[in-house]
Amino acid sequence: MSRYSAAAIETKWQEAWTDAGIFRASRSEDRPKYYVLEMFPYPSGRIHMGHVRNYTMGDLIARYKLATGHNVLHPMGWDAFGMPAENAAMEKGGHPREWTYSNIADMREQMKPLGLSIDWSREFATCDPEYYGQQQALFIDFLEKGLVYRKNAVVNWDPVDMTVLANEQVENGRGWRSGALVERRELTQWFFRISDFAEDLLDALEGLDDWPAKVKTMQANWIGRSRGLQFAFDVIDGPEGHGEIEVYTTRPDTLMGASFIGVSPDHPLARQLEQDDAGLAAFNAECRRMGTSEEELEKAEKKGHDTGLRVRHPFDDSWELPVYVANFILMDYGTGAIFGCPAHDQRDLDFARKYGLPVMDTFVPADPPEGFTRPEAGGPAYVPPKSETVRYVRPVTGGEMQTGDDAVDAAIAHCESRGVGRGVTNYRLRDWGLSRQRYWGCPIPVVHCDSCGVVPERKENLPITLPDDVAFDQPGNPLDRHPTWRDVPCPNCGAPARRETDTMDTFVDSSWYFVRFTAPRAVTPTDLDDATYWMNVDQYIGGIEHAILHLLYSRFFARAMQICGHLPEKCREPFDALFTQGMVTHAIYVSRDENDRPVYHFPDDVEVHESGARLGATGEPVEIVPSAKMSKSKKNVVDPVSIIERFGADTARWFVLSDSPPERDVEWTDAGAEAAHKHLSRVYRLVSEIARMPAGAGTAEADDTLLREMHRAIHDVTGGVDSFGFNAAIARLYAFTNALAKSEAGGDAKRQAARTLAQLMAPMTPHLSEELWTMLGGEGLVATAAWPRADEAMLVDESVTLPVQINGKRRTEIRVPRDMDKAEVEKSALATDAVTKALDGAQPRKVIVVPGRIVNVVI
RNA sequence: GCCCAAGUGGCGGAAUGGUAGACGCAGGGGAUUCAAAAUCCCCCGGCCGAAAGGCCGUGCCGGUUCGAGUCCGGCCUUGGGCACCA
Repeated sequence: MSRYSAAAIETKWQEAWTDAGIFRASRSEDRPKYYVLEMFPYPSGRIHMGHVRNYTMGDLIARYKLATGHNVLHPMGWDAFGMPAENAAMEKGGHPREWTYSNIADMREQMKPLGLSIDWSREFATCDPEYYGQQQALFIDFLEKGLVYRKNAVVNWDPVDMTVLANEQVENGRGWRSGALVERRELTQWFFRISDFAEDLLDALEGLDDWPAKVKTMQANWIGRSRGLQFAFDVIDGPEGHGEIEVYTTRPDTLMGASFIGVSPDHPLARQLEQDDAGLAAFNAECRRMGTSEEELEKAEKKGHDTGLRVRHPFDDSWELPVYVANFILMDYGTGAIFGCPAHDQRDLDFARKYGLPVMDTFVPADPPEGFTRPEAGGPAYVPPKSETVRYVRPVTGGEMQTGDDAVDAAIAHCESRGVGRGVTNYRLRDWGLSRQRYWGCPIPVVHCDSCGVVPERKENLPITLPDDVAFDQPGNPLDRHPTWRDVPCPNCGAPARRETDTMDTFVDSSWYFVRFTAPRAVTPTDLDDATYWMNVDQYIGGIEHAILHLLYSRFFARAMQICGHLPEKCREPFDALFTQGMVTHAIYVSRDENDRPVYHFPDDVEVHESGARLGATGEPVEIVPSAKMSKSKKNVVDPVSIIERFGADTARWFVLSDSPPERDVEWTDAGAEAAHKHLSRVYRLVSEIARMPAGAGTAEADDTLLREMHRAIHDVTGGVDSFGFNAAIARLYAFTNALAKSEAGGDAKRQAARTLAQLMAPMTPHLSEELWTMLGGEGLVATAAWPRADEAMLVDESVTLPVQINGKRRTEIRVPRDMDKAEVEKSALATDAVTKALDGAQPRKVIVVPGRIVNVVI
């Protein structure tokens, strides 16, 4: 008997699919279209298990949809701009372009053995001038529609390397290469007006029924709609132009507990005062040395500097409050100034206690719990849960009892009626800064002219391509140092002018690639007919780490492209369904060097025994650190290529689908991969035997049992695939295989069941399934065979087993006809020994019968 | 610090509010074999018990319910994101 050999069959079937052209997508009205897309990879040079998992899931969906009669689009491309290519050029020499394209070629070769059902004719990389030229055209259209503008913004500046740093390149406040303390520097940069769309981006989340709730929640919180009061404090003897300070608060009901005013170090008032106040200037300078990330800001110790200025409370002329510059106030949010109410905000309370400011409660719990200490009396800040009723002791309105949410509205109404400010809706979402001071990105297609100002390139001059002759031997953006590229005539007046040397954020590239796949060679950004036919993406699959930025930016782009006429009306939301997959993890093997620094080891170099793990070469013991995301730095990586060479693509595919729910992380283990391979070999053997069985029926009972099991398997596997329960679907296929192996059914029934097994496995193990299909005499390719349908009549049994509980604890069970009447079920449950014994002649207090499920007798 | 998740046997995990542990791995026992590999069969949460069976058990504390892994409140731990990593 021939053994299962993946090597012998996988290439053969990949060629058969290519020859049949079954993955080439073209518009057709005779079948419903289905666009399935996995988030495209960054071409690092090696595929990793996370890629295998992502593309296997997408491929499963694509193949399943093909079998269920859909016209499937399943493309692949490369998110090819970005920092690693420049880093490689700096470290190893060479050019980012060569590095990137050679990585793409390598990764394509590593991906092809997986047998993915991809239409490779649509492949492109975002660093192809054909792609980024169309992106430049989009930018010019956005500019025309006022969707993009320039303003000042801060960046991390490395004063030694004289270059802008990404947040990732800042380590503990220092530049990653130079080690110099990072400074903040203000530059004029381009911004997309995404905040103009805040309300729509928030409201439209509700319509995204097939998105994970957690992603929608994260986006909603990110957009951050809040209702609050914006009003001004009058400054006593304030400097010229600063007679008042405008603040925004979401808690106007705590206004009578205000104890200080805080302004951002970047607030115009702070900037003016620092001119004449060396202490403040030093404080502001220190604040500006902090990184630009919100995380760093929030984690930093809260500090303030008393400006000496005082403001009047809007409801009491004699009440004066001090004005502080505080390091935790963001200039980007609200008005860049707040009032602090220490009693009801822990951060404000810490600040007040640190600087000896008063603490005044505005409300207390209506029903204080035991041990409650008011903030005034030294307790922690009192922040009531939303549902809790509170009693106002210093109400804005004069009312006595109110609850949190209504109190805010009432306070706004009251303040408005007294002429103090107005209710406003604010969003946390900021405009999207897209300028990057780097080479390896899409050039921003504008020219700076001394007389005409900022002039967009003429579209006929696109693409503005990156120059080849650049060097990375010194830090900074080589475009800045490239006079023949930089110095160009003004497209408007022809006078000498300078090209913009900033390139675009790589998030721009990934915000519309999914549209480009519908017409990758179009001479305009999109082809409206193709976009109308293929969009939206029916199923998008990718990592949860993209839950906010990439997905939000893409949603913005769909709206902006629609405004510019590049997308039809229906594409306001580009992704109908979203699935976020978990990561692939692996244990980490680590030993210590003579300086007690960690040394990581590749799994291939380690032998794991029950007594512990040792290096294979030297026998040196190594520590096993619990599983974490596979990463090069920790060396806890398994190369998919070596796994495929050892076991075949189908084994790798089967394993990454089988062991964990797809949304959760999966730990790669050798044992798991071997088990997957063993199972596929068993299926191969089993089906080979069945294929040789003589035709004919077995006993009626055996045939019926097997066919019922087959229909249940069709039902469950189909349901599992539809609901992204891939691991459950695979567990079901194990059970079906076991049933098939044990069955005494005849050759006809067994062959029918085996053919169905091949079909149900085909989206997961496409090569093996083709082989089995052929063995069993199936016609054509299993990839294009119609998906089996479960016969409803075969799914239900005549009788069911019901557990019988007494007081919620299972005590016995009864076997009853499936459609038995509730009263009858109750009667038979009460007649069981366990129940009569427990009742001991008494009447049950209550009997709950859930038909087909359970009986609970309450005594 | 803030936002969002997850936590179930030795391990990965299953379970529309209804028999917790399906399916798989590891482990134990057996069959086959001259022997091994491969394969096949049985057992497999903990405690008590010869068994029948009983008690406990889904990160921790409380609550809702006839019934909670599942719902609610509060914690703990781990992971993802925090706007220039992709």
